[in-house]
Amino acid sequence: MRIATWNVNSVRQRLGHLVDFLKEAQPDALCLQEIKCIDADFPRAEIEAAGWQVETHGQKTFNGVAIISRARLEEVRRGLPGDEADEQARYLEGLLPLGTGVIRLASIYLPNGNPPDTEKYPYKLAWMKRLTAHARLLMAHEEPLVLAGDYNVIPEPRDARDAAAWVSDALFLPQTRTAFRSLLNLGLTEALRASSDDSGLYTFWDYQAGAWQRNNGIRIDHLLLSPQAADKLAGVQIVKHVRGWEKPSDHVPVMVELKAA
DNA sequence: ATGTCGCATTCCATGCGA
Repeated sequence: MRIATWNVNSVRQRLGHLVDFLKEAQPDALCLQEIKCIDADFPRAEIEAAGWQVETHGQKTFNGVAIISRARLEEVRRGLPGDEADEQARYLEGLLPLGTGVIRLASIYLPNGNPPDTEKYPYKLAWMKRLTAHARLLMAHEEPLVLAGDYNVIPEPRDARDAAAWVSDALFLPQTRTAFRSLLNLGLTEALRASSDDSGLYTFWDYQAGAWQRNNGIRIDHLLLSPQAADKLAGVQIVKHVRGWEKPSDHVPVMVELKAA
């Protein structure tokens, strides 16, 4: 089974690329972030025509997440628990069939948090705390679980081409990295780091300042696996060439292969 | 070299978020 995540930076602007990626990569499930539209405006018919099903948790203008899957998603949860007043659409979860069992999958768009001296940064940290609390409950099920998305976290210096440029940024501040480790310390495995210790592996290149041409990237899109999912991990890839397409998202897809058995 | 996008409204120019 192939599971991918991709921040598309507007699903309506990226529909052509999205269909091309689905046909090329043939994922069983694809978590999307920053769809930037309400549910009714999601280009559902085009995705269904290509042979996939769609669940959305959208919002006007900003944020918005979705899960595209071959099989119908069950037990769908929209929104991250822990704050009824939070209206930002950043979390969508559901259950997928996997061989004779199931796999629980979440599409996550973690808050950016910049600038750090505003209310945006405490919101990010609080959101990470809520995510960790919810992940702890999910881990107790002792089932295959994949938490996939744009975490807006650069875990380590090797995950940035120029780490020094990020030291005061919400994506790389010590509190951010500590909160991300707390999540991992529940017993989650970061899929890419289970497969490679290499530096120079990025998932995002800014539109500005020729970042792509200079390979000035960062790695902020992650797939976190429960032990039962990590047992099945057969491969992981960053689908980098997508960043070279015309009018691309600033993020590229990341995809894992899980053994069915 | 903060050099780009996408969205929405104040609507063909500007502010916001990233």
